[in-house]
Amino acid sequence: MTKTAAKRRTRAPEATRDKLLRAAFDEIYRRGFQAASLDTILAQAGVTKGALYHHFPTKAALGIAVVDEVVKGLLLERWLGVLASQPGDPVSALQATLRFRAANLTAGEIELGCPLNNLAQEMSPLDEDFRRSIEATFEAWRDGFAEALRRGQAEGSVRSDVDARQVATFIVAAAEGSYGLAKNAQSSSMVRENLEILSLFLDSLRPPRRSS
Amino acid sequence: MTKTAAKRRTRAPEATRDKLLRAAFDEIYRRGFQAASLDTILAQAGVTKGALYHHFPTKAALGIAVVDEVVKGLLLERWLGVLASQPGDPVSALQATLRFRAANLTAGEIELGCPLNNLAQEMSPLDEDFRRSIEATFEAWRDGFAEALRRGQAEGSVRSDVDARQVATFIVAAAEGSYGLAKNAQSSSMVRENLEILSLFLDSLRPPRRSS
DNA sequence: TCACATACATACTGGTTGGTATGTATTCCG
DNA sequence: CGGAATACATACCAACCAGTATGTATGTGA
Repeated sequence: MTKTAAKRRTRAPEATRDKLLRAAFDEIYRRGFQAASLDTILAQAGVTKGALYHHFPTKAALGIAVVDEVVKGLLLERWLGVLASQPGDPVSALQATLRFRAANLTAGEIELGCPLNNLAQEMSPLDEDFRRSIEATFEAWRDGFAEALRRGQAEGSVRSDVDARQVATFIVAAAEGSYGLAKNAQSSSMVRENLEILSLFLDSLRPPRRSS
Repeated sequence: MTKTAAKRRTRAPEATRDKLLRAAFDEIYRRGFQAASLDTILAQAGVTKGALYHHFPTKAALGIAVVDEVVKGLLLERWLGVLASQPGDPVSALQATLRFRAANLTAGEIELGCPLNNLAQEMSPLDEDFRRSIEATFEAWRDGFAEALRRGQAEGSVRSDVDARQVATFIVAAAEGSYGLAKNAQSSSMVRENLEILSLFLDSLRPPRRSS
């Protein structure tokens, strides 16, 4: 119109999209989805509104992409990564995961909690697409735990009278609840103590004495 | 100014305040605190903005009053009410509480989760006053559980090698996590199954065989 | 090389928000 | 009984919000 463009560098749509996703994740993690400001995201990403709406049709679509392409990978790596690389019985592997999580708490985790749980609590009653996307991530998480437990049941290291999927769900719920409580209490020791008690619960999943 | 007042009924400041608190609780429960609209609250309460800002200096003050005067009582009644009226050993009393909660799930609890946890996850990193108010409620809840467990330790019905307060915190965390997961999954059976597993964990708090 | 789609950039808009300024009816107290 | 504090009611506002209209520079295939 009146003022002509000043800056135009390279044309890298994939990089622009990534910058948007990362900036959106940061802002949403800090303020929640609804309170997240697109202008703040744009400023941090260093792109303009035109770029945003070229890559994403709505703010909700951006948020869902953050869940699918940022949060999901982050969570599954954190909670299933150690599990996969750990040999031996799954109960010990799960306990190792809990220990690793407790030993590697970041400041952000204590202050801001779990990004997936934050979005779940805020958005699941408000937006069905959001809810489904979050649910898919939770299911992948629970599936990872459940599969490990079933493997243990097959090899006899996990008692067979428990429902692997239900127990997996409980572990995820206890972990999320622990991070949530600790976030409000601003206490990293609260996470550690809770994960330790959860680890004690995992011991009860081992077969009682001798089998058959 | 131009138009003079039309309606003015009785003057009941306490009732007006209560209507505001109730309407605010509903709106905040549904949309979260930040997304809660004062105009919506006003409309549902049937009062005007002048009344609101006469009773509360800011929106945040209204929200904190909702925590202190509505949510806190609701939660403590739900989770400590049965506990207090239940005689016998505290582990059984806690299990009875879990059963009662599982048997009396409301539609709102599944769709919207726990109002305290919602506010905790949304507001604790954003507003220190909010966080402190929520934390006081959580502490009262944990205190109720911890006191019951200590009583059990004193009378020998709860093993003495566990930290009552830490276990109480874990129970609250597991319960909140369960409600949170079930809210996203929109599944009441998920709450029930999780509370049942939590009940199994409570069994492990009983002393092993015979004591001293 | 040139039309055309892609990948942005800029400026603007209508709607909503929490909060305020101001006016007035009611109640209470001296 | 009268003034002052209380308890509202109404109108208004600046800030911010997601989204859009429009323009333009860049890459690409024919």
